[in-house]
Amino acid sequence: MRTVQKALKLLDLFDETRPEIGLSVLARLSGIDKATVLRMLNDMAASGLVEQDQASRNWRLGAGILRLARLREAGFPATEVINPILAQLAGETGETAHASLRAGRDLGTIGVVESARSNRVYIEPGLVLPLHATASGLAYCAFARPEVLSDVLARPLSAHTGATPTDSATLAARIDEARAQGYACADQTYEAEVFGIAMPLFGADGFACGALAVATPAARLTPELRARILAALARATREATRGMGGRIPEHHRIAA
Amino acid sequence: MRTVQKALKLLDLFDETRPEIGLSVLARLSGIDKATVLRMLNDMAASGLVEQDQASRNWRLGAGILRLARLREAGFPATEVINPILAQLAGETGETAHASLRAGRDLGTIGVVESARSNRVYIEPGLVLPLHATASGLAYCAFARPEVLSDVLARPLSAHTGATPTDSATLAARIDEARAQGYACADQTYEAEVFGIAMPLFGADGFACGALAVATPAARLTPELRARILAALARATREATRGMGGRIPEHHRIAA
DNA sequence: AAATACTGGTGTAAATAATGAACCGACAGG
DNA sequence: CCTGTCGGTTCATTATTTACACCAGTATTT
Repeated sequence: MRTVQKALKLLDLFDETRPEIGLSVLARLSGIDKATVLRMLNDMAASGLVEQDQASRNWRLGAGILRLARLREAGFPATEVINPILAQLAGETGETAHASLRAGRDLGTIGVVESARSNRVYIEPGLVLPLHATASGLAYCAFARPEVLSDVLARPLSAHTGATPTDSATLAARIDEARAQGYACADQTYEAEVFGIAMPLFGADGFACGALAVATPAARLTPELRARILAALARATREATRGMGGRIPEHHRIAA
Repeated sequence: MRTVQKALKLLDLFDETRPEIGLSVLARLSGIDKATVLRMLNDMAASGLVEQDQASRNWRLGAGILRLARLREAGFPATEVINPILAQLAGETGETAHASLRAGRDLGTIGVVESARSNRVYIEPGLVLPLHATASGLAYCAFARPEVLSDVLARPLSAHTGATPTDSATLAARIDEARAQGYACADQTYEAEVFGIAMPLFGADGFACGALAVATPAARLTPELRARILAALARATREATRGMGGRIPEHHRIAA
């Protein structure tokens, strides 16, 4: 694999439960030699992508990322536009709302507003949403550029729960369904007890560039709640797409 | 140079005035061959660090950065802590306040709150502050780990204005002065007409990890305003350092 | 309208840069 | 005092990156 790709893959080893990682562990987790990992880390540290705690010698994501994020937001406001919309969406539905944008081959979470209820869905910050196992992923694939679809159908599909679609035929059917409906549902296909409903966000080219979703405890989803979520989502995605300078294509219609 | 470093350097070519860049331009600006640049871009796109506009074929910073930034903030809240402090600082002083953290060898701006006055200092989002030419840089160097100091003194010092210290002797003197005072001033050393006052932010190890600064139009800086800024800065840096889990060393005292 | 000069992107042989095993000193626990 | 692990370094081997030429498409200019 390309060296740069391998180096950047290291960044994906950090998550909420493991914000700091030592050299040896990083090497073990990535399957790359210690010496190589160290060189990569030093290279990335030169750009502030990672930094090293001087006391523990552990590595963590660096402040340079914050700088780049601000720069990206300056030219292309996304979180800024989406966060208030998420807040309203969570308020209207009473459930956890989240937004994601295409980052590489998958969707990266860029904003979450949690439900106010005590029994609510929690979404880890910076979570990567698998395209085949989440409502957001299905909604995105249904309206993304065609190569995204063929790519995901060609991939091996990991089973996250018993309900995850793992063969390309059923996945294709789910995506077709999402395209016909204008939105996607995922009944415990990623996490048990979690039901997701998602609609695509569109870029300036009229293709999907991300998704907006509402996640509820599966047991709580009544037809009434579902209808309320769909209505709120439809308005929110229109607003978010417009706010980001996107264009909603004519063929995207919400089927009741 | 290391390939990963070179690839990540490409990210620094994007700024507010140039949020999207084409392949050829990117190659020309970086001095790297087109084919190489393209491979690097594709590698970085796989992690969402950059993305390509399908219509214009231009490249821009990717949404993956937003995801990483959220992840970093989850483990090490910085902007979240600092932004309200900056807002108060700007309010109290009536001038533009900004914060920066070490990112690689230099300081990267991670937050700005502008003055409310019509004649105010503007700070470009995601700006990289040269250590030798800005108040933030001096304040940081004065209290950073010793190797930072020796490193900056060994570097060639670019002249941004006529007042920029360009030889290591005067730079060392300025830094010593900042260490003695507990804060640093920069009188039009980076931008003409801009006067900066900065204090260091400290990490958990008791060494500087960034800076908080107030920038004023040079003509407006009266002794009274300067005193007000210093008082507000002192309180703000204490608060910010504490909020980020840092430790203020005993030898940092503000000299009136 | 023809020609020129860009653009983004691809394939190749040559050369450089990445690689990984062995090694080092430091530290922690038994 | 041994043992295991840590972060980090070294260096010969090799596989990757690199740069050049080339291609096709598109503005711009003549």
